Amino acid sequence: MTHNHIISPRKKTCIVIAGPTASGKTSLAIAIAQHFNSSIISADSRQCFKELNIGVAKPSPAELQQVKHYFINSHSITEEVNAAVFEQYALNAVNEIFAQHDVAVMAGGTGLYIRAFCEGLDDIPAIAPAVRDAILDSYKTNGLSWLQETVQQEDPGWWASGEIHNPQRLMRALEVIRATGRSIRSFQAGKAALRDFNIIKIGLELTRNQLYDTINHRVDAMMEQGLLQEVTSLLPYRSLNALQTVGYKELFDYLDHSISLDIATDLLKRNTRHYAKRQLTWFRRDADIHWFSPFGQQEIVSFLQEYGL
RNA sequence: GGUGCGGUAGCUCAGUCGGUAGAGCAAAGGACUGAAAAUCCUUGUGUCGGCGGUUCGAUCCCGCCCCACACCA
Repeated sequence: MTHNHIISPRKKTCIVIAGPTASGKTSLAIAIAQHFNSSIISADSRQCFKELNIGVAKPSPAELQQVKHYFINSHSITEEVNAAVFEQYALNAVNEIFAQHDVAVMAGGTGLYIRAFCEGLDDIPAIAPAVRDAILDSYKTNGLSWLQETVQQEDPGWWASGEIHNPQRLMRALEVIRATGRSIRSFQAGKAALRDFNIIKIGLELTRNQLYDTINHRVDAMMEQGLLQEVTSLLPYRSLNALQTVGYKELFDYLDHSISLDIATDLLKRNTRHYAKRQLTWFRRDADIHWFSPFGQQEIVSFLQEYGL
């Protein structure tokens, strides 16, 4: 799964900054990008949407002006964005950066996107939207047991080893076999793609208490900045995938009057903590990541110097 | 002051016709290949308010005390 990137001074280098939400990725990325006079590719599945601002903790307009950011405000919530779209986008972006610079910076908390960029996704044909929509419809009307029975019947191989309680995985397995006639398993090579540039991964980690404190304060700040107004204006789009997002879901529930604003805010904090925990679980497994405290910027600088950067 | 209802896991509570107890949430750990800020999996010992009594045995019954809430004065 993971593989060693041999650092060669002749090659271009992408510095990848990973870590949970609210760990300080944005400011570190800007500092590093400015040092190398380069640009940043965001690896964040929600900050790419121009309609989402406060709730996704997007870099401020001032920050965006300091350094060019790719994949920020680059898409609309009505577009389909996924890991494959990101892989393509990000590869184009690094090449654009490398045309003028030796170093590029990537920063973000979406582990799957970072993996797609560093190691590539398996080559699975694009699925016609109609296939997916039909499956989604049937699942919504017939429920999980229908999904499970159908997958068991149509892709028994996947069923034997897949996450059979996970509707998203079940639907993906089903759409692939229906659209291609082959099990998704047969596409999964498990081999990392080779990139023609170096990758150095840096992870930012705080103690759990520090992280949770920072998250709680950040949510309060978002509310003060007018998150509720932002969410209210997005109400008509709430069913879009891009709006299945911490910070938006909870306030949609408040706007439905199903919960109070205080409870919605507490849920927002709690769900953000859950999210950060999942990010840590993902990144901890990546042996290529070199971990630092976000307060130890000097250590990161010397670390990068060891690579001759 | 009197009456009533409670005091069980960090929180909300269930339960034991007396054999030392269990759910949800929180928390922790994990998974993850075109929805990934999504989705899914695993993990539950706590003086069962305190002190005494009855009993082979009490968190459960009895007595007293403490605390919370409600109502009556």
